This record gives sequence, C-alpha cells and structure tokens, in this order.
Amino acid sequence: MAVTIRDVARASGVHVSTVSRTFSAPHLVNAETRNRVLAVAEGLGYRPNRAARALTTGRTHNLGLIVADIANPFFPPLIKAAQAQARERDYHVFVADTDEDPVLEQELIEMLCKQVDGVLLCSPRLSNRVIERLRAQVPFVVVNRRVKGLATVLMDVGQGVRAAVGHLAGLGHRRVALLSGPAGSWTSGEIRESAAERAADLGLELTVLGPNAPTEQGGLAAAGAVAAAGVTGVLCYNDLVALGLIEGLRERGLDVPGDVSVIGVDDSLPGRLSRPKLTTITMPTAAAGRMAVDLLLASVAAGEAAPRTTARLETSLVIRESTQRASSP
Amino acid sequence: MAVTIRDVARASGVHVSTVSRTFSAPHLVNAETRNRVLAVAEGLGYRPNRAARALTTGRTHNLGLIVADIANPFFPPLIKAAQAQARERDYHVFVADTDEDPVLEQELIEMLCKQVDGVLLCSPRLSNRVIERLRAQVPFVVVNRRVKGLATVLMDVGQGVRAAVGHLAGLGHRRVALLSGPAGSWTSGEIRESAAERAADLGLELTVLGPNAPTEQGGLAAAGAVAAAGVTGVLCYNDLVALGLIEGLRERGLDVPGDVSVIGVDDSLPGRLSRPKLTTITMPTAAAGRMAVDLLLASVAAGEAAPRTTARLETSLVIRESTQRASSP
DNA sequence: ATGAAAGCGCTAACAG
DNA sequence: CTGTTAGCGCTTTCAT
Repeated sequence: MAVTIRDVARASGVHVSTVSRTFSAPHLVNAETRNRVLAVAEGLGYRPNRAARALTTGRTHNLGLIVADIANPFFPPLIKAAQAQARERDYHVFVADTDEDPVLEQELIEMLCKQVDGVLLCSPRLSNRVIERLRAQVPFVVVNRRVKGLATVLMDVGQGVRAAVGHLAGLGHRRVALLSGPAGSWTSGEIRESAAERAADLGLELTVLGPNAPTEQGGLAAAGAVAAAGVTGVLCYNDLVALGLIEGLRERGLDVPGDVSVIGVDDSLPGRLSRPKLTTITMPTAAAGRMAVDLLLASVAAGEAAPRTTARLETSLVIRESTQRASSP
Repeated sequence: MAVTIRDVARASGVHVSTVSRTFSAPHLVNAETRNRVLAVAEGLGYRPNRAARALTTGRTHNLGLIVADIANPFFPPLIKAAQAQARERDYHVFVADTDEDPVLEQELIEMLCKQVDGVLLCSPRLSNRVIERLRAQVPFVVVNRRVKGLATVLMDVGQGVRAAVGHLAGLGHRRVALLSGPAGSWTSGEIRESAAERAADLGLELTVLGPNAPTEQGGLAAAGAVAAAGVTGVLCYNDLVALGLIEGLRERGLDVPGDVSVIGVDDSLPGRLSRPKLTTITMPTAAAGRMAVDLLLASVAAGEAAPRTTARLETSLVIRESTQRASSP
C-alpha cells in the first residue's frame, strides 16, 4: 500500500491531524512545523488520498461528463473547454462515452454518481423521465436538452437553421430535404421544427428523411433517398452526416454543390478540412462546456437550493463551398 | 447524504455485514434474506459507494487513460476500444486530456493515481525519467513509447513508413520531405528513423522539416517550408498535419497530388472524408486500446510480479488519392 | 448463515 | 498551534 498520512505523521513527529491541516488548511499550522511536514511528505512521496478525503468531506472534487460518442468531432471542443474550466476551479472531469446507447448511459450515470460531485449530460439520449429519477442521486446540468427543473445549457440551433433555410431559398432552391438525427436527440427535433417553420414561410417544399445515425455512415446510407427525393438542397443533422451524404451523392454521379447544395451542423474539424469546404452552422461548444461546468459547480455548492438556470447560446450560419445557386430546373 | 448500507440494513432488519455480503458475495447469504435485502435496497434506491469500498478493498475498479489531445482523431477509437474492453472486465475508464502539456500530464497522473487501479499512458510527452519515478505510485501501461521495465503496446509505424517511402519512390519521386511531430513523441522518432533508412536505401533525398504541432495548423504552417524545399513528395507526422499541409499548398497554388504527393499517418476520420482522400498509414488503435487494458489489468492483478510484456502491432500503407506519379522533373 | 468489531485514509469538531 | 476523538461507507476476520 502507498504512503499514508500516518506515515508522514510518524516520520515528522506530529499527529495525523497536523499533517491533514498542513494540506487542507495550511494557515492553521506553524510555519516551521508545516515546512517540516511538507519536507517529510515530499521525501516519502506522499499524496493525499482523494477518495478517503471525499468520504469525510462529502466532496470528491470530480465531475462526470457523459457524451454519446467521443469520436463525434462535435464533442472534443466541449470536453476540453469543460476540463479547462473545471481545472481552474480545482476540479477534475471524468469523461465517459455511452456509444449512443441509453441503457449504457444510465448505467454510467449510476456508477459515476458516487464518485463525482455532479454530472454533465451532453445531448443525452435518455428519456426525461429517467433523468428526473436520477437527479435525486447527484446534481445534473444538461446540455442540449430541455429538462424541466434542471439547469440547462442550450445551443439555439434554430437560429442557424433558419438562416440556413433562408440561404438555400435565396440561392433559388425550391425543393429541399432535411436529414434528421437520432430519435432521442433534442437538437434534431429543434432543427426539424425550425426548418419546417422557415420552409413554410418561404414557400419551400421540405422533405424530412430520417432518423439517421449521426455519423458519416448515416449520411452515406441516406444518399439514395436524397437522390430519389429530387431535391436540390439538403440540410443535415450534423457535419458527419453531411460529409457522408456528399460522398454517397458523388458515388451516384451527383456533384456537390453543382447538382445538390449540402449544409451541415456543428462546424467541426472534418467539415473544415473537407473538399468542398462545408457550409455549416457553428455551435458554441467551448462556451457551452465552460458554462455548463460553472452551472454545475454552482449546483454542487448550493445543493437543493440551486438555481435552475437555462442558458441559451447563439448559433449562426457559416457559408463555405458546399452550397451554390440552384441549377435552373 | 444518499442512502447507505446502514439504511438498507435497518430497513431490512439485518446487520450491515449481511447487506455487504448480499452485494459482494451473494452466495454466502441465505436466498430468502438476500432477496429481502435486494428488494429493500432496490426500493430505497441504494447503490454501493465505490469510493468507500475502494478504501477497504484497495481496488477502485477504475482505470485512468491519459491522452495528449482528445480532439486529435487518432485517439477516440483507442479510447472507445479501451472503455469497451474495460467494461467487460467490470472496470471503468476515466479519460483525461493533457493538452500536449507534459507538466499537466504529470499533474493529472498524480491526481488520478489514487482514484484508479492503473493508468494507461497514450503517446506520453513525459520524459522516461519522470515516468520511471511515477510508476512507483501506480501500475502503468504505455502505448507508443518504449519505457524499459514497463508493459508496452507499440504500433510498428516503421513498417508502414517503409512502405510509404517505397510507394513514393515507385511513383518516381526523388526528393521528398518529412514533416516531423512534437519533440517528445516516440512515434515521430520512429517515423523519422524508418523514413531516413528506407530513403537512403532507395537513393531518395530526404529533408526533415520540424518539429511541427500535431494539428492541421502545424501542417498549414509548414507549407511554406515544403514549397521552398522543392520536393514532390511529403510524409507527414499524422493525417491532421497532412490535411493542413494540403490546404497550405493549395493556398500557394500547388495541387495535391498534381504537384506534390502527400501521405499522412493514422488513417483517421478527416483523412477518409477529405478530398483528395488521403493516402495514409493505418494505425491499429482499437486493438492497441484493448490490448493495453488487458495488460494493465494483468499488472493490477499481479502487482510487482507483473510481466513487462511488449506488444508490437502491425501497421500498413493505404493508398488513396493524395499520391500520384511524380510530374516529370 | 449472520452478527460483532475493527479498520481502510482522511477530516472535523473539540480540547487544551 | 497541536493533540484527541469520532466517524465517513464499506469490507472482512472472527465468533456465534
């Protein structure tokens, strides 16, 4: 077993509580004693056992962060921002991947909840009912999902979607498709609603195709349906789907943006690196990550009395190369 | 505070030790009692506190996984594979991102080591010396770095690199460049060594340019130097660098593969989705993740006596669209 | 098969 | 400023 507080106490000729104070309330201990203890601890390679500390303080100084898929480039910027923000607050973030599986998601939450002070749920696929039940166990903050009575960070994708549909209309597209996302996704619902509304306003004919897996495979698989739908513009659930769709369209001899204009959502790395560069909707993922951590830490500190704030972050359309004027019908 | 083992004991009229056994050694308790306890626990929403359990057993059933950059598409497949493998062994993996910062890396290890039974170090930037020192605290398995006396999983990138240089030579390229990676990267050293050796064998003139940041920014920034070097083929530290380089070359009016052939390393998502599709070297990341977890768990179980296995995984060249015959000189 | 008691490493009153 | 004492939630002998 590793070196404990007791070893340090013995070796420096003080009581364990003095050693404890040296680390958790240094100002309460004589400078001379403190230095001696510190030196001994250093020499022995002592590190306080955070798990044991958590047992008495009730604070682990850990946060859990649950995402559907680490490999989805939407998440890493959020994860990094959350970790950085947490570190500034002397907290650490444990990341877990649910593989888009609601059952696994619930299991992870339940196993995590005793080891962390709070959990950040990003784009959860869980039903609101389950979330409501789980919240008794541990403070939650939810990103991109509306759960009543819970602190929430929402990215207002509708804003960007309306701009995107307007952009398509402005380019002369009359028949457009929407490739929706996974069934449990709040964002997918938001996209769909905003797109339908704006399309109706502008007199566009909108076909909704889906649900689709939120991956390039999902987009690839949908290419046939898109081609068959006879549309000239497509808005996709995310960049990966858009990229997969472009690939699938190309396999069918359809050029993007020559024959079909394609718009993604997320403004992720692959979209920026692809050819044509993807027209997409920026999501303020880093800001969301930071804000979610702050909200969560506030919840942790306030306990039951925590404010259930809802933060709405803005999104916007970035026009690049995957959209162009509709070829005359 | 949440519901504890004591609450369950009281509510079901047995002693805490019986409740404990019900969960950790069910066969030692009368079926009838067990069912009653289970029912009560279920009703109360009791979940064993893993941190407290860890305090007595000395096993947290957690593993730490440290990577330089979650946003680097090289890592997610490895992370997912490691998490899946660990879950099968009833372990959980906590992921942490060091932001390519050795100091942060060390801090993370030190803070993690008391909350996990072992740590997986992926492509560490830490010096071997520091790793040697830290290993006293917690079992390690290292991926893509050779540390004497430590269990190691190595991806034999040299194999792929030799094929890549051969591929370039076969296409008639005579002057080629290598964009190396970060200073602390073992993989970068391996690539360089294998490339230099094979280039010498084949009579190619090889220019090494670097170190470069392992991101598309790094590649973008190196485009000028590549153009100035007057080479017709470039091997890059990873796909991101390659993609950035292609972008930078294009800004300078140079076409890939028309004017310059570019090869990446990793076979990552953005490389598959980009245009031209990137010729690259596949890295067996998922296999490495699984293997690393198995080795680590073996280390955890065996303690000091753990075998310090070194596993070597094969890599290979995938020829796609970013390389072609050298334009006549 | 179950209960009693000790203790994992640490913190938190409370004395002194 | 420092020592004493009592646990945090759980497991683990050792009895019974």
